Amino acid sequence: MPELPEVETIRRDLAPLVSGRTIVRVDVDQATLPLLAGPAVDIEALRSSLSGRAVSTLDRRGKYLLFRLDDGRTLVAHLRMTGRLVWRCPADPPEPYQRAVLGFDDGHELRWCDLRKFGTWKLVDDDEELATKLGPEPMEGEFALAAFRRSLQGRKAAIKSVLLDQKSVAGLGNIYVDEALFRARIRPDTPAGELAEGPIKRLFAAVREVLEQGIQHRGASFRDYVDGQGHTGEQHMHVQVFRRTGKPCYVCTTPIERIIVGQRSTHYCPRCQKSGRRRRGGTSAR
DNA sequence: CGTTACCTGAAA
DNA sequence: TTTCAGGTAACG
Repeated sequence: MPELPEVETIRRDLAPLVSGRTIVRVDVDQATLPLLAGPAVDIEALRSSLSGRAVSTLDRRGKYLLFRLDDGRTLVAHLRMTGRLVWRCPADPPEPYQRAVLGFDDGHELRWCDLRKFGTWKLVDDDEELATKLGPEPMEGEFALAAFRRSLQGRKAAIKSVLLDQKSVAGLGNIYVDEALFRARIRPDTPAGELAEGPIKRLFAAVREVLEQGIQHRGASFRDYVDGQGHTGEQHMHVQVFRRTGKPCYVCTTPIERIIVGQRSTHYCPRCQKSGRRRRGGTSAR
């Protein structure tokens, strides 16, 4: 569920709360543990790794949250489709689908909730593995037009699929890819390698713009997403195309269409969004 | 590269 | 009853 703006909102909420605090309790639902931490990890191993550890900082890489521990290791957490992380007092009523709890030395607890149990925790010694499977951070200086252009070059796959690939850009998901392609006026099913320079430049800018807007609105709460305090975001009220099938385009009033691209539900305006291909071939004029 | 699986529920 | 869901990993 959460994409970069949602994960970043959670990170900003939780960072000041967990930084410098020590983990004093680790509870994980028995049935959830093997799915969460992998079949090889038992609760005692997890407890001995986390209990007594202080969290130095809370970072983010793509859609991953990184709890930096005082022993140099990192707890890498991914919320996948339905994960939530909320900061509570022990006396607060239990969250729906609460699967794990980290208790801190100030008496608060961080509650991990996950309806579908797709979320993951992994303890690592360094960020090497993440570095190999993730592309550039789109909100940082390392995200450069030249590298972005190169990542599209020669690829036959639909531009939407290439943007969803975390090796192209880290942190984009189904919502923000559809929104970025609308903003760049590009049809989602255009082969990535056929995009002309103009559309590539527009898309490069649009990726940052839609993510920035998502962060400003504290994430999109279409279904399960809530921030670190359990509150919904606002971005779902500001989307241009995502899940607006049949509703009028805000630019041209043409009904938004829904198609399947790379097995994913895809929303676009058939009038505003063109193929954006290089030179001839029924494109920019259409 | 596309397809399938992981899990649970809400909506059509 | 069937389909769909904001993600990824493991397949062929």
